[in-house]
Amino acid sequence: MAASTPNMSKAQQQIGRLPIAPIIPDLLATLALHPRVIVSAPPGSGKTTGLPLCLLDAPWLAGRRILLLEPRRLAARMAANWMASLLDEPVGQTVGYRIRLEKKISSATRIEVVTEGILTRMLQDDPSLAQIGAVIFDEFHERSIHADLALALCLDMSESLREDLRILIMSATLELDPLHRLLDEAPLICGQGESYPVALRYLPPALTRQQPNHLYDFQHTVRITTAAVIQAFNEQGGDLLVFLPGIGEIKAVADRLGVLAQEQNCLIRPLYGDLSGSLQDEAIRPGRQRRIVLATSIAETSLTIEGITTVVDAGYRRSPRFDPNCGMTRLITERVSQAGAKQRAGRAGRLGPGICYRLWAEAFHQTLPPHNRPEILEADLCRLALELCQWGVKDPSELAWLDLPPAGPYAQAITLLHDLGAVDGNGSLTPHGQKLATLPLHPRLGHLLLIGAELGQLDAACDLAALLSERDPILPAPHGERSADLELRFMALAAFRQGRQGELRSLNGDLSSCRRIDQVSKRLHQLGNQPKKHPNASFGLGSLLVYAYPDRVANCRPDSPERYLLAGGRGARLAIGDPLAGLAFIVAPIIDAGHREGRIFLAAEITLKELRDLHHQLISSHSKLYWDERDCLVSRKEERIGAIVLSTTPQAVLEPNLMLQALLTRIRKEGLSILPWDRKARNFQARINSLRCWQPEAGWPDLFEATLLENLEDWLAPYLNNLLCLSQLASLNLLAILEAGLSWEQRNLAAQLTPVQITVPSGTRHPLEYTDDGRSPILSVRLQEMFGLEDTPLVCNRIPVLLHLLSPASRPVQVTSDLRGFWDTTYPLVKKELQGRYPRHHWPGDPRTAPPTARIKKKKN
DNA sequence: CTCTCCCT
Repeated sequence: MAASTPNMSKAQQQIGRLPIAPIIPDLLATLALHPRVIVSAPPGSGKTTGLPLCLLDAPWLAGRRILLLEPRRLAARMAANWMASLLDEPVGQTVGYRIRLEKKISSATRIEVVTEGILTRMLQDDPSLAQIGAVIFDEFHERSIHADLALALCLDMSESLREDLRILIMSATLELDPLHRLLDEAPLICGQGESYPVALRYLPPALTRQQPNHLYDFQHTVRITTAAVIQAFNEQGGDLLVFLPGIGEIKAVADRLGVLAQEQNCLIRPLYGDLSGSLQDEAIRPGRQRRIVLATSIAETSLTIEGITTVVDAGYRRSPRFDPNCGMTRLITERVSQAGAKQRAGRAGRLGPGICYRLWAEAFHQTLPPHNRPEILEADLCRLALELCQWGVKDPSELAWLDLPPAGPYAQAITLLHDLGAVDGNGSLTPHGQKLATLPLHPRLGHLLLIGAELGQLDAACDLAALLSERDPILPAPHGERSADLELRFMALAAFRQGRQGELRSLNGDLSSCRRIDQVSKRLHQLGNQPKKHPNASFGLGSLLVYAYPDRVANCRPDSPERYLLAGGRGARLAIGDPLAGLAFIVAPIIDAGHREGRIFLAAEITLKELRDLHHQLISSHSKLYWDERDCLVSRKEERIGAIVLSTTPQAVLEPNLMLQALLTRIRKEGLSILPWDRKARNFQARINSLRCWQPEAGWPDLFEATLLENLEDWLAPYLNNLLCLSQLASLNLLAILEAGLSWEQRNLAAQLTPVQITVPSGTRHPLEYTDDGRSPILSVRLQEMFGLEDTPLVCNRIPVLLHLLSPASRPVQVTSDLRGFWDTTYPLVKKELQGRYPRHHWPGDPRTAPPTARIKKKKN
């Protein structure tokens, strides 16, 4: 190693003792030839601190810096401190770090440890990374959305600008094949770790719970986990770490373990993210008493707990999933992955051999998903979409990904960016979008900051953006709910800033969260634009929030003070008894989408007056027509914010065109039978439709039901002017209306070709009944009236009518279209019967020449 | 019955 690096020999000795040491020569040789390399080594191998130091004197580095990416701030700071201490230097010399709000870097710095978001910003500012010779992705198996994005950008950039850039991916457990392909068959180097064996014991619950997709059962999980903890506590010595999906389960199990804790003099320590910093520290710190630490997945990767020899894994995790349909995220409870379970078990083997109790069957283990789903498949992609737009990418598939950002959430993200004015119709960033990209915030909150600054509300906007992007500074009461009211958070922040500790405590405020929010807010203040003067602008919190969350304006429902309707169309509710409940309007930026109804966690009041005065652009106003109970049209003017109706005012004057449209829509819905059809109109329709069948080329109009419904505007609408009620339809003369659709010539021709009536030999006129489908029209006539006629009468010059021949009492005798055939073959047969039944009538032997009659025969003289 | 991180 080069003499230019101070104290390298001492560092070299230390690194030589790490489990990762044997692969270092191989790694150096490989990196000299291949710019992209994958290193796989288990936790505890020393790769995070050992490898970057070994690369310092590589010739290809040519004086440039090494970037080491860490997924968490704490890990970044610790890695930098550890490497600096190996060099006997303070951090900030050869080794430095950069995380949000904190930077220890100097001109001498050669290794820069950064958190993942920082790399994205560096790339956006200098896409060639001119000062950087190597980028190392640590803990890449966690597949955070930031790491995936940063890798996609790095690969894109290195291909076009920097083929010499070394990209080193370090991973503990990962499906390496896809990564291998993504990196053009990059060489893979595997190293050993140093951890102790962990024995696995499977404690399967009842068989019915083994189905891969069974519904999650809170009480069942609490029951079996409690039992397993007691068993493990009695069977093993040392401290226990228990993995549960969430705070609810942790509290329930803690309650059930109370007796054990007293009898055995052991400590029950909950551990989850919302816990105050001091309580988290207390859970992590080993002591003289035996401990049972009840943790969420926070202990899987983020926190290491000393002294644990036994792990109990309930087998579930809770994780967020973005729903592009409602633009919100919901928490789901899902089975732990095989990789996650391995990680959890590994927590028992840090100091010596350990044991892990798994609450599922060994055979069932194979049905668990192999890995946690990458965050990019489940997260809100708004920020990622903004970065891609800034990178100049219109379609994510232009870049190379392990998992392409899913289309639904991506489209939702672009829509939101468009609504915020950050991208134009082409998907290019607007100047406003450019500014949003430079702010370390979700685009919604960046928008809030910029608008707030413009309105002279920079202070409030910074506090709001910081509050909404950091952990809630109000802690949940031990067994109670916490109010969703954002004002409480502002009160806690004010109490913190003014050093009023007692007030902060009485609000159940968390000191470390307040400190963090205050820092972030101050930083945002520097980034925000200079406030313009708006002397009269005094904004409520809610009013400011609406700029970032116009879709989360919510209106109290009449049935319950806790239930609200969101402008986006979904329902959401406050906790029972929340002081905000009952307010007519709130804005709710933090919501869990839930299943049927969402849950509101943070909200602020807004008044109708504020909505009208300051957010009139959200209010749409239009007339809407309704059918009243008498099926008459009434008009109301409606003001809305999305799904929320602000007001309805009855209107006396109806817009004729809207009335007509409403009427036509109603007729389409009900069908043509709602119109006053009579026999004449139906027969006319049938005649014209028959003509259309018989003379397809003659241009007869189409009066079939489906076509008429489709063309209501053309043939019916002119007769519907000023009609208000369905009952008024009865006054329509449908025959006249249909006839008007034919020319004078067509009408005459139709009358000639398809007569309405026909005169039979007896001299009587009988109606012809037509059908729609071109079958022969029906002529119902007494048999005797047809005497003297040889052939079937025709319509349309060639279509024989269908004769329904009747007895003198109008009973059916025969149906035929062939009168001649009837006279020849059937008449002689029926004649005998008719004579018997109707003896007073005349039944001639030769009906073709006999005179027709409708009367009974004369008495014999 | 609220997961966890992260942002010049």
